[in-house]
Amino acid sequence: MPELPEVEIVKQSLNKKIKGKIINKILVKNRNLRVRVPKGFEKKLFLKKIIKVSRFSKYLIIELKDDSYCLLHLGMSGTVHLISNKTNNKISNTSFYNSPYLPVKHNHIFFIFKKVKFIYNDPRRFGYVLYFKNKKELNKFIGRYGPEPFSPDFNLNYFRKYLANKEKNIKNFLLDQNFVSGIGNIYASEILFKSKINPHTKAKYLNLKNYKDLILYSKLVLENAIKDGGSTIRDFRNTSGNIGKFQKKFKVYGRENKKCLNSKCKGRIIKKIISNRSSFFCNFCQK
DNA sequence: AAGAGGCCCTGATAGC
DNA sequence: TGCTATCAGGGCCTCT
Repeated sequence: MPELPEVEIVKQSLNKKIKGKIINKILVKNRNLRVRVPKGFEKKLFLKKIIKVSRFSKYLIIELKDDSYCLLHLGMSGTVHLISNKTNNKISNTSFYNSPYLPVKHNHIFFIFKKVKFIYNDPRRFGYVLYFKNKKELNKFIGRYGPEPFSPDFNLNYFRKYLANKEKNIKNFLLDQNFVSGIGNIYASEILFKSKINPHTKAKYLNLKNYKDLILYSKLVLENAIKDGGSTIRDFRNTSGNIGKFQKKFKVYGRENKKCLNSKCKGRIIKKIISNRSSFFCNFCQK
């Protein structure tokens, strides 16, 4: 589900609700996530105060008062729900999907506070939680990944160094978290459309203008998605409504056979599987 | 080293 | 109605 903008939206809403709260109890209903939740996980978080919730790439970072950190990755299908302890698990005040109900199945982890609980739900279990005992450990983990598009390190020099001579296509690089962090399958297509670059283009054939456009539009597309509350493309257990609006502004993603939205272009959007992921692009505009 | 492909998992939907 | 196949917003691992 979530790429950087969606995780950012979750972070913002979550931060308002659980900042400063003390974790009274952790319930792990299913340890069998992408990464197995270790036995000692609950103990490590017990009675810890949450300083704030931050984010790196697609990771939520729950910062705890003793300088330890709990990371949450939502995988493809993860959602978070914040519900009052009084509401009998029926009403969800905060979730990315603005779902009025807590899902019935796949509620794997409960972070329980005095008045509310924060629940991690993930049907496919591609998501996971990690615990780091201090900032050094956290930074070591984060350091394995490439810069976010917003980072000053995501610049022309970096592109030259990383992409020159590379055979792999650019779509693949945008999805490669070691190259750039936070972009997923939707925004990769959108960024390439804005940059007028065909997703098949081998990285080594990109020119200076391509680099500049990719740097610019990676930032812009993600920023605009955040402004619109992220994107919601599939509904969640038939519940209605969502807080994401950016899907209404997709230029290519999910627009197979529809007209290219560039004003003078007569092309239609093509859907093609590239490296096992669907890609959407205009053959006329994106050369 | 770099790149291609398989695989982890459940659920929704399309087609028969 | 109920089967099967296909496809999903991610990313790691293995093999060549």
